[in-house]
Amino acid sequence: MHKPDTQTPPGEAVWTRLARSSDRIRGRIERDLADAGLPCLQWYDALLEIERADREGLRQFELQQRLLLPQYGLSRLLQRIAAAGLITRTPCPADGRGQILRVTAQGRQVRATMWPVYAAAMAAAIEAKLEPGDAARLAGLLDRLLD
Amino acid sequence: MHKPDTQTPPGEAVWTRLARSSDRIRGRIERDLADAGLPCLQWYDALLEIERADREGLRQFELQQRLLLPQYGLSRLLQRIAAAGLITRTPCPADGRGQILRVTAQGRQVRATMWPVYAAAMAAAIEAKLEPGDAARLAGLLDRLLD
DNA sequence: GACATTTTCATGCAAATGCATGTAGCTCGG
DNA sequence: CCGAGCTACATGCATTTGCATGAAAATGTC
Repeated sequence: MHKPDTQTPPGEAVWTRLARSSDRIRGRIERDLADAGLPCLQWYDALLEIERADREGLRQFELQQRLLLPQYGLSRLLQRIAAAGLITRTPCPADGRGQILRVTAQGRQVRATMWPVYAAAMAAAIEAKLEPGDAARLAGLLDRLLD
Repeated sequence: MHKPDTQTPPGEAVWTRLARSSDRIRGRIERDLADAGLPCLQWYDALLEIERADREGLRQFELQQRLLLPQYGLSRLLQRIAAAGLITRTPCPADGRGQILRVTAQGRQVRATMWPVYAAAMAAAIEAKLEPGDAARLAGLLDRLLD
């Protein structure tokens, strides 16, 4: 039998655990990446999305919607990633304001190197703690939070 | 019937949803607080812990363990909160290196004002999306992630 | 087609963060 | 009691973020 939590409202109980667990897991992943001399999670997410759209190329505003970053944040993030030689930003022929994002070979390489480190950290932080069925249940409940 | 996710490993499915949902909820809470002209979540958490320990007072290193912040981050956070007049930092008689943190009346007042905004944001972001039983299940699963 | 509005992206400046290091007080072995 | 090492906290400096605003191209309106 679980002792039901009669003190705090259910939203608070969920939020505190959600905040702590996501902070901890994120910290673990970032630390493992840094220890391996690799870029941070943000870079990975950006590289992945750009790589996925590599046939047509990706516009900055499209990436912004997928990454859930503020516009100025993404603008500067891409400046840094481009400065590191992992992506290119070429002017968009169909829209003079815009740019087309593409991964470079080096960018592909770096993302591929990051993946096993990232995956191992996730496995250690999550799969090691939950039965597979619980992981699926947890993912399902989180989906409801996301609408 | 749910279609089981055969593509991505369970850890990844959990992590992406965990990251997105906690970012969204945090964003919602921070926005509501900012719209109400109130300090951010970090300040709330610090004020709450200090207020809880107000009989004996709280040392900085104790607060650090509870808030899960880097030492220098907390040092400067407390400088700002103290500059705003919400806490005091008095030298610790038992340990010349240390300081004792206490809330001021204004600090108490500010935290009390923040609470209903914070609680409403949590309720809107979480309780509105989940049945009470699901919230309890979600909290339980997250507890396992936290060891 | 001219003009106001909106969209797309960049940037100046202040605030916050990360990292390394500094400083002062404590602790403990001898 | 003294010196090595540790603990508690602060800070200089570079990087990153937030916020407001700017600039240039596109879109809509009349």
